[in-house]
Amino acid sequence: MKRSTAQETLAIGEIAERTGLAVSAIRFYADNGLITAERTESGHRRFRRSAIRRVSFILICQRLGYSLAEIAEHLSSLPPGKAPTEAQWSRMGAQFAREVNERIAALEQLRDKLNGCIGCGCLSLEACQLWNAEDGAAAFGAGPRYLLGNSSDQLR
Amino acid sequence: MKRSTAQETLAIGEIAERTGLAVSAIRFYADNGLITAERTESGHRRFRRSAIRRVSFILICQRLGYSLAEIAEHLSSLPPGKAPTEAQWSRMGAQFAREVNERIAALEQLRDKLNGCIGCGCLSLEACQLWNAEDGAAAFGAGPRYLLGNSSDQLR
DNA sequence: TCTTGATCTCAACAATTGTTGAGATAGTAC
DNA sequence: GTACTATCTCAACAATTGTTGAGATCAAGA
Repeated sequence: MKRSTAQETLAIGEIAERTGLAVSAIRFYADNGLITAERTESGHRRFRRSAIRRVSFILICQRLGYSLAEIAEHLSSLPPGKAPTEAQWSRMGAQFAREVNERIAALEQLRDKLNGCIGCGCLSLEACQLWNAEDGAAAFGAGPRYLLGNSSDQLR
Repeated sequence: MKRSTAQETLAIGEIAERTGLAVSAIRFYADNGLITAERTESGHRRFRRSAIRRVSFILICQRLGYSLAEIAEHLSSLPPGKAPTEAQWSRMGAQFAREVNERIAALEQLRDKLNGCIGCGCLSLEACQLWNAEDGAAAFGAGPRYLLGNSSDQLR
């Protein structure tokens, strides 16, 4: 099998090899619009090199807990079939960095509450802010979830 | 419907109300051993108050991206039907805090790479450490994933 | 006692994120 | 030209995390 050299489009197997994913996964992403492929006359998909970067982005986002729908939302700001410009990647990267910072902040808040609870030995006590939130605040309507923010994706 | 007062066991609907979850979710957790219930003679589940805390723990863990299987693993160190001792909660909380710290560290590492890439404008260049990892290191075999660690759960 | 809401079991369905297999076609190497 | 690998489509399956519905039973208040 001929291996592509620079500048050419890539077959699905090459994308799979370069990203470490299975061919079926690449096909799945392409079918769902996360990456774009042209077709040869015979129907084989041909990917631009930029697809590799998009797949990389998908993998990183997944690792951070984003669903494919959310990732698609992020990727929608990039031109589908063409390599994005540096400015486009940069804008998206900056937006992404902000969200990562928010996640870090949420985790730090949780960690601090945890440390506080462990430090004071209150984990089994009625007054514990973290674990017994619902015992004293059932009227709030929702367990300890408000401690973690009430964003719409809190339960996926 | 009689409302439970302190010291009594709770019906499934009360657990649902206290945790903000649907009854079906509580039943699902109970059926899968994440929480324990005794049964009345007629077959109705009765939960101890400690089940509320377990559910709270489940919700927090889910929010952090843990699967129910992983959460069950964590919870398995607690006595299933009885209220855990303070020491038991504390041990588990400490372990949990360590893992939260690891997640924070991973996110910070990612954020720093992102900031570096954005700052230097390399997001679209061949040399970019984060986005083009696979372009220069295809031999490594797995896209950009190694930048985030190679733990076994990297793709869930 | 009667009625109404809560609970029970069991099965089917749903969204997400893919994988696997069958059967057919394409493309490359020899 | 032949063989072997890659790719194609389409359908079925799988794990996870529940929800929904049917039909039956239970429990609590009036």
